[in-house]
Amino acid sequence: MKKTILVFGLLIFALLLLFQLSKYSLVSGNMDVEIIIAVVAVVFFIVGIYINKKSLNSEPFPESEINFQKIEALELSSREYEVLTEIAKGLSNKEIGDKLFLSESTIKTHVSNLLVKLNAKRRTQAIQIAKEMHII
Amino acid sequence: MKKTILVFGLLIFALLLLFQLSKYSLVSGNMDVEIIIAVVAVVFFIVGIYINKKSLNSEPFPESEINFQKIEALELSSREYEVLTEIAKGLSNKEIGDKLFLSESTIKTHVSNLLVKLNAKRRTQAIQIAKEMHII
DNA sequence: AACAATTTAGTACTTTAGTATGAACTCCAA
DNA sequence: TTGGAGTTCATACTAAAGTACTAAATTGTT
Repeated sequence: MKKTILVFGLLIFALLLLFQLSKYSLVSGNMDVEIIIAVVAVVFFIVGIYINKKSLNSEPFPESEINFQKIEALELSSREYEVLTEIAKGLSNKEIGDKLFLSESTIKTHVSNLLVKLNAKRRTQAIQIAKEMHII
Repeated sequence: MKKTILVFGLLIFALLLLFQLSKYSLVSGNMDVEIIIAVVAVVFFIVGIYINKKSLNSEPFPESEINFQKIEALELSSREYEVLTEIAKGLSNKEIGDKLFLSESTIKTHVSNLLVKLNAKRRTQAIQIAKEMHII
């Protein structure tokens, strides 16, 4: 919120600066020119914001991007990884089994194996490690 | 974010209107009108990018920002919240007890209470819910 | 001081998680 | 076609998690 106000201040300052500069470079008389300048300014300002937003929104993923190389390096099988993501959602072994149409025993096997591969003692620790490694 | 941009736009519009209404004369002296327009366009374009970058970089972490209001709304006590953060680190009840110099029984009590308050069935689900609510 | 909320801790119990091991099946590459 | 990796599932077990109480000490507030 404070930053928003700061940005506001900067914007106003910039506009006033432009306004001041205009005083010296322009002389009154032609109304059409003023309107044209105003329109151009607004349009380019909006275009500037729009383009910038596009370019920034296309890369706010470095943190949330999944590191597939890491998954391979850990030698996690596809099923193990699938189970890992369900664990991170807070599901129990029974619930994961129901969701993937597998028995709870199978899920336990996968969990045990992925805990070893992630070097985790518990599923909660596995979640933490997996998030740290950006694999979920 | 959208509101901020909208407000920005309105502010600019208002300022430009003020600009136009001003009594300052606007007849080009020796300078070419097109050059002025071009300069204005470039300046506003750059200002637009700059302002937008500022506003976006100032809060690219709305996810990692802790929502204290939410914690209060959930009526989580300080100890319960403390235990919750340790759970998210992947620690067992025993380990949390050792870390906070409390018995495992006490941790279990806190865990049970915070699970009810977070409406979670398991600690893993509590982690997921807490992250969704931005309280950890 | 009296009160409410918090924190602490216990017992006893049920449920879930995790380990160890064995076994059958599929699929793919040597 | 043989072997390895992956997937599936089971049994039997231990460990951890979670529930349901009870209760005492602590803390902050009126």
